[in-house]
Parts: sequence; C-alpha cells; structure tokens
Amino acid sequence: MQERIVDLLKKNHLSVTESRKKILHHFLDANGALAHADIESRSGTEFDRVTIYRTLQTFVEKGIIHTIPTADNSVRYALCKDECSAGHHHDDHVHFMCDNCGTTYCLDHVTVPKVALPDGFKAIQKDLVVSGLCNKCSQ
Amino acid sequence: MQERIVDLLKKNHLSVTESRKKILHHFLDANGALAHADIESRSGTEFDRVTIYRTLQTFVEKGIIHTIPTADNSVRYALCKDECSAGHHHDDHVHFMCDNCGTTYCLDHVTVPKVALPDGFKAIQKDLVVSGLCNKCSQ
DNA sequence: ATTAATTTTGCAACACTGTTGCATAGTTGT
DNA sequence: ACAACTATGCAACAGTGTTGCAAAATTAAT
Ligand SMILES: [Mn+2]
Ligand SMILES: [Mn+2]
Ligand SMILES: [Zn+2]
Ligand SMILES: [Zn+2]
Repeated sequence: MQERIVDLLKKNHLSVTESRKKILHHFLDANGALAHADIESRSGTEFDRVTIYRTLQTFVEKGIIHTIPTADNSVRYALCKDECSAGHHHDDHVHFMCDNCGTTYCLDHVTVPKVALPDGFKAIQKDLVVSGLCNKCSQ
Repeated sequence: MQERIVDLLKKNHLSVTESRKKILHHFLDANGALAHADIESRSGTEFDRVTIYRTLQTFVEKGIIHTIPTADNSVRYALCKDECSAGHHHDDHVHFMCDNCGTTYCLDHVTVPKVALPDGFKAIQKDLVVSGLCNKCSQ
C-alpha cells in the first residue's frame, strides 16, 4: 500500500511528503468520494487546512483525483483511473449520490449517454449526476 | 410586465414587496440563469445581500425558480416553467453552460436521457449539465 | 382611512469555504 | 553533507451563506 502510494506520487513528479501520502491513503481507503471536510476530519490536526486545499489542487492538476459536480454544490473528489494524466482527464462516467447514506460513487462503467442539443450548441463536456438510493441502502 | 410580476407573486401567496418585484424582474429580463452575485450587481445598493438570499430561497420553495447544478460549484437560478409549484419542481431538462460567454441556459426541450445503473441503484433525480459553446459563440 | 396582525427587511454578527504571502521546515539531487 | 528547491504552517483576507432581532412595510380587518 505504502509502496503503491509512493510510486503514484513519483510517477507524477511530486515530492513525497507526509501530507500527500496520508491524503492519498484516505482516498485509497475510502469506497466513495471525499470532500475537503472529510479529509480534515479523518486527519485531525495532523496538518493544516491550507495544506489539504493545496494537496487536493495538486492532485487534480496531476490527474490523480477528479472533482465531482454535485446537486448540492459541495465539492467532492475521487480517485481517477490510470488513464488520467496531467491536464487530461478521462472522466466521462456517471456519478451517483445516495440520498440515504450520503456516499458519492463513481460509476466507472456507466458512460454519459449522447444527447441531442439545439442547433449551434457544441458540447465539450457532459456531467451527469444521479441521486437516489445506492445498492446498500435500497433494500 | 409589472402586472405579470404582481400576478406571479400573488398566485404564489407571497406579499408584493419592492425587492421581490425587482428580483423577479431581473429574471424575466435575463436570457440565461442568474447567480446571487449577478442579482447583487444588477441591483446595486437597492437592498441587502440577505434579502436577496431570502428572496431566492422563497422563490425556490414556491417553485418560481430552480437551482442549476454546475460543474464549477457555483449556485445559479433560472425561472421555472408554469408547471412547477411549491415543493414540486418539473425540471428534468438539460442545462448548458457556455465556456466562452458564461451564460447558463435551460434547454427546456432537451430531457435527460435514460441511463442504466448497476444492480441495486435506484435513481430518483438526474442532473445533466453540458458545457461547451452556445449558439451565439460557436460560429 | 386607521388600525392591528403578520410578514419582510436591514443590520450585525457569525460560521464556513477557499485563497494568498511569507517565513520556516522538509525534500531532493549532487 | 550540502545547496537548491519545494511544501508546509500561520496569519490574514475575501466570498458565500445563515441566524437573531428590532424596525419597516405589507396585508387584512374595522
Ligand atoms: Mn468519478
Ligand atoms: Mn433549468
Ligand atoms: Zn447509500
Ligand atoms: Zn456563449
């Protein structure tokens, strides 16, 4: 695990620091997406708020994590697939937010369907967020 | 115009006040969606920030406007269609944000397509936000 | 038209989120 | 072990949104 984390940082030309290792660890542990506040509460006073913000920014820039647009306008982050790289994300998958447990899922195998736009509109990016009950909460 | 505004407020059992009339006016004037800050800049010092927040809340509750989920996690509002009412929005249409001019459009005639979710996931709401170039900016 | 009941507004204060500058501490390559 | 570089912590700040409360405006009743 630790080795995988260090490798991922090195592969992205990032210096290996305690905060980066620990924050990456939280993402690999989590089954859903994490908000800044989740990381803050999981790490206690280990490091500063600002460090978390800067680390998340860096990870997004490097293509290690991606942001998830949410209906409630809170920012959440999830690990990218291996194909993502700096400045070039491949995150055309659907996201799901459970109304019951609050978990945000990357549905990596569900792609955003095509949609016919009115004349003159050119789509560059599509974000589909579905909310409802997840597989753990629906029974 | 003024009459239409007053009627809309009365139909929703809201008392007719200057701020509500003016804010509603901004929405009827605008061709796209408005953020809180847009209304603030359009109204100058006419009324307090807090009044704008409370008015927007009230309008959403009554089904006069709806919020638009955005990829950049800023909150925007647009007029609802007539069919919307208190606690019962009918906003299953696609939204479009222009990367060039920044305008947010309600594509009222484009509905969010069906999407097959993994077993156990029950969809209740779907939000599709497309970004790119609008019909005015794409030529 | 006055009045009383109700609702809305402005103000102040606050919490939360996110950003920046700068000195200090930690990391990397030699 | 050292120098060059990078990341971190701290403080300060801007932006967004909420709440309590007294004053003002609106509504409904006389
Ligand atoms: Mn995802
Ligand atoms: Mn809309
Ligand atoms: Zn759930
Ligand atoms: Zn445009």
